[in-house]
Amino acid sequence: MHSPTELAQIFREKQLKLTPQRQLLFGLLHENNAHPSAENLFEVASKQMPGISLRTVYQTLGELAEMGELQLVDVGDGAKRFDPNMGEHHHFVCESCGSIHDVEISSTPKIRGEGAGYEVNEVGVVFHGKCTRCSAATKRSPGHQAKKQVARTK
Amino acid sequence: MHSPTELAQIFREKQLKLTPQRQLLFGLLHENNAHPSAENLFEVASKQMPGISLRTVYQTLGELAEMGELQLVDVGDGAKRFDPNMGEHHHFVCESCGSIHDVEISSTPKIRGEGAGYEVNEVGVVFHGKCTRCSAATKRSPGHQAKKQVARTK
DNA sequence: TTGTTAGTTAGCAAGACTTGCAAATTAGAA
DNA sequence: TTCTAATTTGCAAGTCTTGCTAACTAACAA
Ligand SMILES: [Mn+2]
Ligand SMILES: [Mn+2]
Ligand SMILES: [Zn+2]
Ligand SMILES: [Zn+2]
Repeated sequence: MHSPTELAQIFREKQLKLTPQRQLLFGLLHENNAHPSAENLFEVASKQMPGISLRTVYQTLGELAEMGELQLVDVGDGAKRFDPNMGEHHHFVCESCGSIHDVEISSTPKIRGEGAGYEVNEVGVVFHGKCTRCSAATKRSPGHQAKKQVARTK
Repeated sequence: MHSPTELAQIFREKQLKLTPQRQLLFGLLHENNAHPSAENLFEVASKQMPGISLRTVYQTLGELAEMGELQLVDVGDGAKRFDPNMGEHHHFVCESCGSIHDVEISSTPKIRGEGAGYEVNEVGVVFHGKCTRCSAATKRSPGHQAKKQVARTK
């Protein structure tokens, strides 16, 4: 999506230094479409850069969001999710395994009735249900519950 | 919505004692359509029942939710909201004043494309924007920002 | 290359919301 | 009135996130 040179450009324009931490996180995020939490990214980042701080992950992701390089997604599970997909889309959350998937809907829902005059700037749609894999697993063995993914493993 | 007798019935059926705390909270919630947080309700309840515990508010609201007497709403502002309106509806959040309004949309959004096969159990739609009052105020005095409502006043 | 400095990172404390726990209290039945 | 299981409280603790600041460093100029 962005070449190393472009990346440098992007940061320079905003008077942001091109630090190793930023480069790493920027890269990790853009190759991750699983809607990771800060903690998730911290774990991955730590492998390539032992010692990186969770605080820096929050800091950097916050900046990238302000720069319009990523979206914050809230699917109601406690932790904010970071999404490099800036296109207009919505989310499906599997209630069995917790996985989060991009989905498109036929058209952005419109408010009807009294509230129709509200000035709408953003529409968030979150579907909850079972992903294909879990749905199939449930039919196969109804009692079974797939282990749920959680943001923090500790 | 519920007469005192019905209320007693509802609780008895579930082997729940009809305590003063439960009666109060049940009543306060059903006359409150502002989507209060636990803290909000705690403040109101405290006036009529000084000494009531915030813990009890959480406890009771959780039970009522399990009983299907109210919905939990997450509009992404940190605190869970409690909603006595069990009808199918969605929410509009004013980004200026924080007020939350019920809205109806033309039809429940449907997933399109690859994800169309997901087993959907719940659809949450949250609109963010400016409520009628704030929208008008902004046009009147563009620089002005209405003071935002917050859950916790402390 | 070296010096300078504004911007950045790391670490830790603390804030916000919520839940776990156990002792004290009480509704409801006998 | 007595008894007991359910409930309420108060407080500690858990989870996610942000505030603060000392130590560090990328970027620029000399
Ligand atoms: Mn997405
Ligand atoms: Mn509502
Ligand atoms: Zn799943
Ligand atoms: Zn408003």
